Amino acid sequence: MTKIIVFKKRKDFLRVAQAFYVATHNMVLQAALSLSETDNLFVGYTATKKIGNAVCRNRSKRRLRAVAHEVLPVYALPNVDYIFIARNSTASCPYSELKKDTIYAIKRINKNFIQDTVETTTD
RNA sequence: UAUGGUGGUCGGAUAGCUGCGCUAAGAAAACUUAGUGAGGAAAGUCCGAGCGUUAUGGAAACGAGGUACCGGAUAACGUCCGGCUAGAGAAAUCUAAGGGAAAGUGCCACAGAAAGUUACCGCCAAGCAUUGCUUGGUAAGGUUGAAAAGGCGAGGUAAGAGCUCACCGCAAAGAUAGCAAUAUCCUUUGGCAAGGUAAACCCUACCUGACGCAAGACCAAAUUAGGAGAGCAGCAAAGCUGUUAAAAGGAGCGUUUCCACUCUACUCCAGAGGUAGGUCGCUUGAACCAAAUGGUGACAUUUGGUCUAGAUGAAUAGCUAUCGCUUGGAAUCUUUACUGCAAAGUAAAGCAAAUGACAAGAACAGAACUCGGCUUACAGACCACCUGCAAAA
RNA sequence: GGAGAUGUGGCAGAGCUGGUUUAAUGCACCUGACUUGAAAUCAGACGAGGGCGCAAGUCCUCCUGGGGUUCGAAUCCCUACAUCUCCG
Repeated sequence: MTKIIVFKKRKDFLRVAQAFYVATHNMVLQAALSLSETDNLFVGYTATKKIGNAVCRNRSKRRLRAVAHEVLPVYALPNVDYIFIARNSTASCPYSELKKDTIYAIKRINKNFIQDTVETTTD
């Protein structure tokens, strides 16, 4: 049984930011290969000061957390860490659109890891 | 009665699905069950306290900063309450950093004679001289400016002037009322003090040591090391060598001085140090609710009851449905006018009463050690009390 | 969370011991000269908004916003907003 664990250290966020990212209208997704060997999913959420005041930032993070909880068990690859970044419209857009964008972003970013693993095995 | 004013309350509700933090119980663990979980400003960080560190206490001076009508409330305050004065308003009511300018210094551009001991023009007198010049007197008149030596009338004078007088204004003293600021159809005196600026320096009175929970206390990986460490003398320094064992000294809140006191000073350790990380600090408190009593009131006292968030990449939610609220609104409906015998039709309005498909909207904003305030932001809804102008009845 | 600093034309940046006045200076922008043309150079002009005016011109407001002190505020005081820096 997989469990969602949230990143809390700045080091982890910097590591994932070095790898791939996909941007949509309502959110941005970053992902990188995981360092841990367990089955658990590692996830992080980021909302910068640019997008608004404290209420707006907290609300954005809560919505991203809700979307991730709904979407990740279905679409996420094992041994990949994901980081969700909030944009200006994350707190105000309709929930269905946010969910659609998230699914699109995950599918898109997963292609990188599939190709990556294929190349490494061929080498 | 519109409007207006003051004070206060609220800041959508219910259900379902999926989730989060903390506490308690159970469990080897995963986890399960139960309880509980954000505001009036949690905000800005503008003041005041608690609490902590600075080893400790006291005194004085200097420096720095703050407050400023009077009295009270309070742990304290720059807050609050009650009053005074001045201003705004028709009133309810609101606004005000509101001490001192005869302690001293500075500044007051341009203009103006003059911005603080000043005579340019004018007026008057005297002298010279011949229609001007010099000297003196004068603040009634003129010009400037934000600001120019109480106002007005009469007397008076060479011309004038509180020089004198009446009235008004002002200041001081007394009386009365009040704890006081202050007030007065009160009495007396002064002839009137020759501006403004203290959010310029300053004076007077009172207050404040500094830094802040990233304060601070404790545990303690990694790493480093067999040593750590003070003074004096010699050599240019590193370093080495020598010497000293108790005295002078050194340290102790912005500065200085004084008094007391403490620590250190050559001994100490088998570990030291205190980084990553963690624990505590952390929520029972000047707490909240209710009643009674005292007080005009802020508030105080007593009695009874309650336990009510503790996160740290930071929980307290995400979504859906229904209802409620606000705005717009097809249409119904109502009213009025016209046509018509009538049924009804057409047009306009929604001021009085009622329904409403559908659409849109729902503020400011998120505890971060804790309290008391202030300030600022805020869709909308409600309650209580007060005022009574214009207009209408 | 706490502590501090700064806001002036399009940009940078003086003025902050109050004294008329868009307000020094540099860059940019505009016009002219030089050049076949451009750059550089030289000379000149040059903030924005509003009112009046045919035009030339002239008047008012603006130094982050709002109040206050003062005869007078970019400057002094209060308050809000924005930007930036430091503290583990």
